Amino acid sequence: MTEIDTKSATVLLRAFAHPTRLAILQELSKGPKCVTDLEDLLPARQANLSQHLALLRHTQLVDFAQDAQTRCYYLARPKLIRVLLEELARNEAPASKTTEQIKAEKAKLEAKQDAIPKKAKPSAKRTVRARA
Amino acid sequence: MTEIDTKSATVLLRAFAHPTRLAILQELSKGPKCVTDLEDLLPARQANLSQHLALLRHTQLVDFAQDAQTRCYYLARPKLIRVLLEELARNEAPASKTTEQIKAEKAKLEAKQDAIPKKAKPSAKRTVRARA
DNA sequence: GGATTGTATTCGGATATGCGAATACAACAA
DNA sequence: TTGTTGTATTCGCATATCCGAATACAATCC
Repeated sequence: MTEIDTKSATVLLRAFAHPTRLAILQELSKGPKCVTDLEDLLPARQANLSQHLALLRHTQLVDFAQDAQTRCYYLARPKLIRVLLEELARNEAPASKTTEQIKAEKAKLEAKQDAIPKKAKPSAKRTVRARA
Repeated sequence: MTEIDTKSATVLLRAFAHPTRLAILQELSKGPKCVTDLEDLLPARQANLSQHLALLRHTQLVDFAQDAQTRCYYLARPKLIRVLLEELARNEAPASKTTEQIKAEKAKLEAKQDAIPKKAKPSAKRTVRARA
């Protein structure tokens, strides 16, 4: 479980996290399209689509190839995008665990880390906490 | 490639798309933790963590089990979350295609859909487009 | 009882995002 | 040259998100 750079991962995720952009990526996952193709397929205006495409370009999720007057957009990171889309499509059902299960898991984890000492806490400075 | 509901997928993705929340999910992927555990691990204050956890609960990405005074948070959709984190960790390099490649792909796709007629466009009403 | 601990919620202001309207611009057509 | 087509960009405002400060609240301790 390699640690990821949450800051830069967030930039990518924010790009995904919009209905129109997600729909664009979904369409592009079927094949390259130009802006006017997308205009026909999605409920959004040209200027708006160009804005979203600009964002997707800046995050390097898509790129385009110029074909005379038109720009054909395509997925620049097809695997990443397809895996995410598939996982979203799968839509795993939320599962709940009992308190007992969690206690057991926690105990097991703490046992594993016995050697490592906890870093000393600076004894909880809670801001003010005075009442009127 | 099942079509996803972009609207609801976006709700999930927005929950992921924040550095602190992503870090929380990463920590929880290692095992259940309570809020104070997270306070020690992440550069964020308790109130703020609780706010993010509330959001993650509402999107059903996490849930908690009450253990006396403390709440042990855990991943409610571990597979979804781990797949996303792994894919982000992999960090696929952006690839660019030549105009020729794209033309070929497009041609192949259009050939496949020959039978299906295009829906008639209402001949491009562009807003005003007058100049001073 | 009061104090402490673990956690959640509310409020308010700063900042960011989303989108339409307008416009820019380049290639091409007539 | 003027018009048209395909696309991008800028501006401004409406809305959403973020976070700290303050506070709420329940359980436990003394």
